[in-house]
Amino acid sequence: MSEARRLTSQGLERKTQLIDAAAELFAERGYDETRIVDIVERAGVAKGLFYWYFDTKAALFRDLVEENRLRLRRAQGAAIDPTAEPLQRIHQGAKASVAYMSSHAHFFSLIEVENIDKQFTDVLRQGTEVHANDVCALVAAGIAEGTIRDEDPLLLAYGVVGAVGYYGHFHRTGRVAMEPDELAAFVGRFVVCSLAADEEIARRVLSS
Amino acid sequence: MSEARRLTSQGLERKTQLIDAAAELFAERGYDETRIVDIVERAGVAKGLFYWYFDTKAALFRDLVEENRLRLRRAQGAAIDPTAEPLQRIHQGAKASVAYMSSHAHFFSLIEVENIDKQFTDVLRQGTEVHANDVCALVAAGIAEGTIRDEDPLLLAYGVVGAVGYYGHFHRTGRVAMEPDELAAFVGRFVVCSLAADEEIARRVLSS
Amino acid sequence: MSEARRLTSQGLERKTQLIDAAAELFAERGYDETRIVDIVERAGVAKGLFYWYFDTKAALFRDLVEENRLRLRRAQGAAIDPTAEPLQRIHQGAKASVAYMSSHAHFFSLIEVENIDKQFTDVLRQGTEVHANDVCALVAAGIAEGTIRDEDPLLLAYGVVGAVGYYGHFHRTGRVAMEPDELAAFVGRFVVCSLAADEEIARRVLSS
Amino acid sequence: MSEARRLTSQGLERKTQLIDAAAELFAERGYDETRIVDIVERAGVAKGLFYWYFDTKAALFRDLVEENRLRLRRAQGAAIDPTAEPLQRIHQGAKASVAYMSSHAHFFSLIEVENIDKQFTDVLRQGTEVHANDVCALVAAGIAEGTIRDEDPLLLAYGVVGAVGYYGHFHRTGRVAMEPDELAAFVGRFVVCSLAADEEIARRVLSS
DNA sequence: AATGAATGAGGATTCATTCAT
DNA sequence: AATGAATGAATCCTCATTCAT
Repeated sequence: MSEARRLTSQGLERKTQLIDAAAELFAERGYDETRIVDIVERAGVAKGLFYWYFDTKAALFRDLVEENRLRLRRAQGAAIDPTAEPLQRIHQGAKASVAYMSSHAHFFSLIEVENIDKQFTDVLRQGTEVHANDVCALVAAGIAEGTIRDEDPLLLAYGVVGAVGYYGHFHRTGRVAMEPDELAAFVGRFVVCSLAADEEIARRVLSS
Repeated sequence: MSEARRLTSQGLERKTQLIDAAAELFAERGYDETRIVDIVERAGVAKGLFYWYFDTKAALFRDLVEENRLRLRRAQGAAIDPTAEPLQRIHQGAKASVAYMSSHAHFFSLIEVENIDKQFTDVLRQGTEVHANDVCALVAAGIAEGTIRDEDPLLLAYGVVGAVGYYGHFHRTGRVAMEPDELAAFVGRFVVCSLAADEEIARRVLSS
Repeated sequence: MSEARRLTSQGLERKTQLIDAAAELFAERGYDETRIVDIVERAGVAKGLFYWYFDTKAALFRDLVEENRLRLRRAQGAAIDPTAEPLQRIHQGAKASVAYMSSHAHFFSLIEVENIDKQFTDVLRQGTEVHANDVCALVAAGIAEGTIRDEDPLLLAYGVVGAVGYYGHFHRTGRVAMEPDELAAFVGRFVVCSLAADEEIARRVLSS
Repeated sequence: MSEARRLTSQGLERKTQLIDAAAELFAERGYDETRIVDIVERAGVAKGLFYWYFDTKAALFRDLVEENRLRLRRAQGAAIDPTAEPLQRIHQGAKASVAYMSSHAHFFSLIEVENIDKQFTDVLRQGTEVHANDVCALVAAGIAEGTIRDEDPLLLAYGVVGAVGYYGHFHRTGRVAMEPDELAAFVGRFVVCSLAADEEIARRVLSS
């Protein structure tokens, strides 16, 4: 499927089937440990069909990553109140991120690892960058109005992105056993405390 | 080399040569992308010799991991003042960790990825666990004496471990361009702020 | 299309489209390197359609070969003056062959390779055989009347067929850069010189 | 075997074994129809070993071609009397070539086809070019001294190369059933007749 | 200790051909 | 007639590991 192929509705369904099967398997055993045969077997189709829909295994993986990135960002956007103050919005975004990641654990357990394979460094980092930049803008605004500690905004932004990421990871790997909502709330608090310029502000944001 | 082998001094040198070559390559291209041939080639010896010194590629990797874990922990221990208060000690440990990781970047770029391969989950997680438990004890003590926010101590400990790890990662991957010391100081502040029960305490710890 | 199919005029057009596309591609990249997909793509139709018009890729190739053989032979026949003496007719035939091959280079670049594939040895050789036999009869006649050197007639005939083929090849592959007509004339001379019983005869035939 | 590998005598033997097996198979069924498995099977070694000695199947083929080219040229050189006149030397070379090709039929049946595969066009043509240039120089000399017909020397040279090649081909494919020596003599005569400036010269060269 | 050689179980990908609609 | 989808056999190549010297 080098060039964009026109797919019939049946074809689209099949493609989705394959993507889903692959996503599951990647999550279960990792990218390298998943063979094309495994994917098509799970999807219940012949090996050759894989190549009707995808150029290579790597291409499918990239598809998968980009698709999910988009969804995460949408989820974040939807959770943020554009009229709220910066720290508040970061808080909302962090909670939404954790929640989303928890409910798509199978995917993020795969993605979280930026270094999974050198050949994917680009796609994988890109997602982190976008997220960090989004947060960075808010951090800068917060610093400007005095609600966020006066440090390098990008540096703080990475702290947020990192916290969301690693708490997600510890949760997925069963080392932090709690409900997604509870975890999301905790991470929200964690993030706010690490950024807030003073107790007052932190308390205000967290109690709103 | 199934059983522990007594090595002559020359033999030990050879072994070290191989370990070093492997460490470099693993860091450069990752575990999977590093072939045994690459390792022996870089070490300048014949392929067969690898198996005189190591059982398998995986065994070498485990060796490498454990060895470095130990060193990191030693560096942390050395940096911590046993008479200081808990939050202070966490602060010292975090700074030392970041500093150590920065100066051993090539190794940690490999290690940071807990999911690099299912077969290594155990060794890789173990290091995190040890670190988290160390921190957890301090957090619990801090909570008990009121200097650390009253949350699940293990959860907070993971926050510290995560921050140290992620900032190390962002630094290694060139997205946070600053001197190791500077970064270490920043992460120290980040960690303290996210844990401190109130501003007062944070300020005190950071100014000491 | 196992059995001969009655084709509507539109169908015939489609079929021709496919044949043409195939001929081009075979010439450009060779038989093996041409995929069915390439053919239908160039013809602008769907893959499945190929098999409505042809049984297999090999069948199309055979069709193509036989069709063009026939045309070459017709061209040769048309160029030969039946009343002329044998060597003269060989001369005319050789010139016509070279000229025809030059103007159908794309096709002959494919055909010339008798060993292109074991499965086609039969069709491919057959053309050579027919040509060789045609020439052989003339050579025999020439020998009988003393205008052609007294050697095994078939052997000499192969010399003619070979020369025509090889010069065509060198011309197609750009190593003999000259106009088709000029080349044809040269090959005509070459052939006559290699067959003629003596200078006298050669001069006579070539000056006629 | 990307870089030149140091081979033990045993290794060299193995490599030769593989080359020989490949040469046989290529000749029997052609390049494409010969699988790596077939080669190693015939050599009686494991599949992986092939790649210890060769980078790819194509690389082995190129090796094979170049090696044999060299040998053919050596055989030609050895047969030519450097003090003889040009046409005489062409005559000697042509006979030697046909003889050599006959006794290495298995190889030349493979090689003769310049277009066997687009990827080999370069190596394959190169051999023809070298041969053609060798002959061309002699033809030019012959023209200069008036013993060879006054035509484009390169064009005539291709005629010689072509004749040697296609008579070899017809012989290999069983369409010209005669002893190699006999064939060589015939082709020698054919070539001389097609080049000689006049009967006199042809007769002189052929009777010497 | 050290080397070059040998093994063989994979795994990705290609492509002619067939099928359902 | 025409299309997109589906099949699966076939083949190259990789690489950890083992072996004989």
